[in-house]
Amino acid sequence: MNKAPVEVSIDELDYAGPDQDELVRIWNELAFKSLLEKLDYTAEATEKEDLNFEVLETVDASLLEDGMAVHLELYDEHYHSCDLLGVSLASEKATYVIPMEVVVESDALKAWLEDASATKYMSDSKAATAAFLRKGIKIDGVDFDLMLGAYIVNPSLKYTDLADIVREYGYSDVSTNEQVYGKGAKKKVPEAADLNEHMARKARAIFNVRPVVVKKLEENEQFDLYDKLELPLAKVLGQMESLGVKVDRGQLADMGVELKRKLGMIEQEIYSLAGQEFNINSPKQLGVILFEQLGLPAIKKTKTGYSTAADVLEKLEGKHEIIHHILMYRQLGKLLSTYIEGLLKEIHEDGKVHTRFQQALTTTGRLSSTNPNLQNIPVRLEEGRKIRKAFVPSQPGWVMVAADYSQIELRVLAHMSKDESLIEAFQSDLDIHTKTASDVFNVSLEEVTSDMRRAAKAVNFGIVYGISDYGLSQNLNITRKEAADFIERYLASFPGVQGYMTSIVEQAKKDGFVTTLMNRRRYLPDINSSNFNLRSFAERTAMNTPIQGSAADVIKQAMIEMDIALEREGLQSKMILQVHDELIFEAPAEELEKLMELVPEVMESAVKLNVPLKVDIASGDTWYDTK
DNA sequence: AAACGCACGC
DNA sequence: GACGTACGTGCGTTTG
Repeated sequence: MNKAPVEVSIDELDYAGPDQDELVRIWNELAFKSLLEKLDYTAEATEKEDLNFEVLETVDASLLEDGMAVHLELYDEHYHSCDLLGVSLASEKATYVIPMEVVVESDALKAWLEDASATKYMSDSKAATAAFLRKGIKIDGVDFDLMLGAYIVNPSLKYTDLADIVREYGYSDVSTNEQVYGKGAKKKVPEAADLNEHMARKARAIFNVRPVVVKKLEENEQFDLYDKLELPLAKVLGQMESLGVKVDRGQLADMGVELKRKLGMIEQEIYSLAGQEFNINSPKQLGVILFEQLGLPAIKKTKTGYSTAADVLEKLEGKHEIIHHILMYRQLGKLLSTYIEGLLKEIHEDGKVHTRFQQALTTTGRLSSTNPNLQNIPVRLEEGRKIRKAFVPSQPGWVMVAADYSQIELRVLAHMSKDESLIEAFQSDLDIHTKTASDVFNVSLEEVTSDMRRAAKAVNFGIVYGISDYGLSQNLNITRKEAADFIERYLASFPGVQGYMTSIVEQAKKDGFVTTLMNRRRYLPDINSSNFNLRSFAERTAMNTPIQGSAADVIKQAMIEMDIALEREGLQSKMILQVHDELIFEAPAEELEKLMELVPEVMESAVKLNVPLKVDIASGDTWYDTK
């Protein structure tokens, strides 16, 4: 639900009634009531405007026009594996439903879908593209994507359902998937008449709402971001997902056996040290053992009991031998459950994993990755890093290539803040954390100690991710006061950054939103809140989102250009993954030399900043070896 | 089924 | 001083 857009600042009115937060609360209550009424209203289903549509048993090419809404109905969100239920079409004058068995038999429809010059309006075109591909249909000519458009207009709204998207634009003549299919164990495909109407209403909704979204994008000067970045990216991502990543099942299985053996031994050791058996995976039981039976000091609490999180346990490491074993058990258990067993479950019949990149989800503009998540494969600790040995090229004689942007967020910050010292540092290609330490601690580069560099790195981390002094104090295990002092010294050393931070917050307070390099927006409804926590959070978000979001803009641009460059150079090499600041490829060995030159060139020139972009690249037989 | 605690990435 | 911790996904446990 939207936060109340209280436009008038009550502070300025010397008003004795409820304060701004109270008004927000009242407004939200009213909005919630009206939402409940709306839900009741739609639950009656009969209240929707009648929609006439035709169910086609054959597809006559003459029905297929340019600028039609096209919708592929999928049974669930796992479009690399779920059932395809049918296609619906909508134009100014007509609405059609084409049952799936007709779709797969129709050459006319296939030809039209594959015709790049036949423009189509869709929603979540990436899902449709990938799913159609499973039926041998290479859809082209996607000219509009409702979901992406709506996401660019407001990335903070979480909608997984078309009905929720169009409702945001005042259109309520389409049911949610949950209303049509049910949920959980009761989920099922309804009878044909209901399914057909649902599909028909979706195509109609896309067609009718499109102009409203386009107008909003144009008003906000975001049409290019949508049309030249997100829409072409959807096609590139769809190709990457469909191609997938080859996984060495045997390698994972072997690691699993070894992990289980180690876990069994650690488990016995823990029971022995505890003097009893218990479920180590239960924080509740573990808490009782550690803080009641063994009498260790409980440093931190959660809302339900003792905290047994790693940062707490690490502080207890000297106090009892059991702690070390629990930390080890946690680390290896994570590897086994998530990265061995979890990953094995995701391998398709082709021996590959086909992640889905969520392109309309994060508030900053980053992608996310699910089923499996390939953006959080371990790398930091060696034991975990070995998981990457299981990610291999899909063909013999091919290799893996990984290219990552060096300090892209801080380079973006240098550009946006125009901070002279930061710009100079990147132009000289200095180690940025050492340079930061040198400025903050007022010593020469040579005099920077490893502790000084570590502290500076944490501060840079804080700047990039918008953490609070409290967050920094937790990171560095220092007091909040000391952390605040660090930040103050940082900002004094980089006055350009100081000025940027001040002005971006001012701007957010004035406009109610912040923007990135490519005009991606994030609204900050709490920026003027009288609640300290809400307001502080919004202020940090104001500082952080342009940095993280602009970095996302840059790599997205690079991906589009990389796709074009591979095609232009006639290479067989494929881009297969994106992990926020890095791109991963598989390549025939013969193309390696060419690729190692091409990739950094394309990535470094994707966007022109007032500091250079720098890319590190490496190749190897597995993902693990690209280091 | 949903909420929680925890842990992995950038 | 506030009281919590950038952005995500997924696992196992507990709770309802």
